[in-house]
Amino acid sequence: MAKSFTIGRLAKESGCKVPTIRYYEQVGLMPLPDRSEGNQRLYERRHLERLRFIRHSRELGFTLDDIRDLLLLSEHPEQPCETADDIARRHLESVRDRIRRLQLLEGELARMVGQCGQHKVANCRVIEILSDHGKCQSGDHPPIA
Amino acid sequence: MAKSFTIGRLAKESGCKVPTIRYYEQVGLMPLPDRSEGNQRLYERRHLERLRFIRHSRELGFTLDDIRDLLLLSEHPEQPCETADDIARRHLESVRDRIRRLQLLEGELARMVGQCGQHKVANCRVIEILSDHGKCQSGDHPPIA
DNA sequence: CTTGAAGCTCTAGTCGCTAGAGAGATTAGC
DNA sequence: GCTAATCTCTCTAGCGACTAGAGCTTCAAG
Repeated sequence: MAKSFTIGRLAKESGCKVPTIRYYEQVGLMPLPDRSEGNQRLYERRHLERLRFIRHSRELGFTLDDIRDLLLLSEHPEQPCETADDIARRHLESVRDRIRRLQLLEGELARMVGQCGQHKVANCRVIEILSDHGKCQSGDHPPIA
Repeated sequence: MAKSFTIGRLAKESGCKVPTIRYYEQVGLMPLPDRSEGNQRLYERRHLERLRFIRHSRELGFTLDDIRDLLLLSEHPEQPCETADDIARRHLESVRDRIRRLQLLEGELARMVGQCGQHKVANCRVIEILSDHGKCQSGDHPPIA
């Protein structure tokens, strides 16, 4: 029997918090582990590897749904990997899109902040621009999400 | 008595959706409007202006809490505008921070996607890199939020 | 007068956790 | 062996900013 460890240990080794691990179990990303006599979760090496995969994917901004798919793929090494590539490519595109929209925002905010040399709200550029969309340089933004 | 209009009209003029307007009312961003005999909300010009302020601020990524403060300020034009400026400046900084972190992500994702020339999951770079943090170029990222 | 659109309230769901209550399990030191 | 501190357990509720839907009433046009 391989040596097993508690959820606290798994948390430390993986960099996830304990409640997060339980949450991943709840939503089906982590399998139900064995339990000790006292009903505590007992994990093994493979759990740690899976959890690291999840964590690294999250750091890269993948959604839990994407990660579910990627994990499934990683369990079937003989299948073609187009799907994995597609998921990554789609995600890359959405990241680029977010960057573009945030840069538009940045420009507009920088103009607002830069222009406010007044001292009363009455003629504060920040408030003024927020009040009147016409005074802002760019067209409509979609929500930043 | 100024002419008033329904929530549907307000939605159209402001670009907000009807349920969103009701939500803003619920959380105290929009004041309780008068009601018609049949209990329908009746809005006036000032509501439209306020809602446009909110919407424009949301497009610029301000939180509802920030917007609450900005609205309060805009109602007191004689006060100094440092607070408004601070809010905008803080927000600008957080936008810049998000851009920086997304750009790190972008680089890493682009490398992943670019390198996957194989056809089986078994040697797919995407899966490989996700499995093993050591294979990824950059250090730890904070969560992207 | 009828029909269909628009309005109303209320509840619940989204995403990815996080926080807290109140209980039981385990471990370290004495 | 006992006690105290630390983990761990389950369960529920909350975050932000909405969105969706059920089941009802009101309104405007023909």
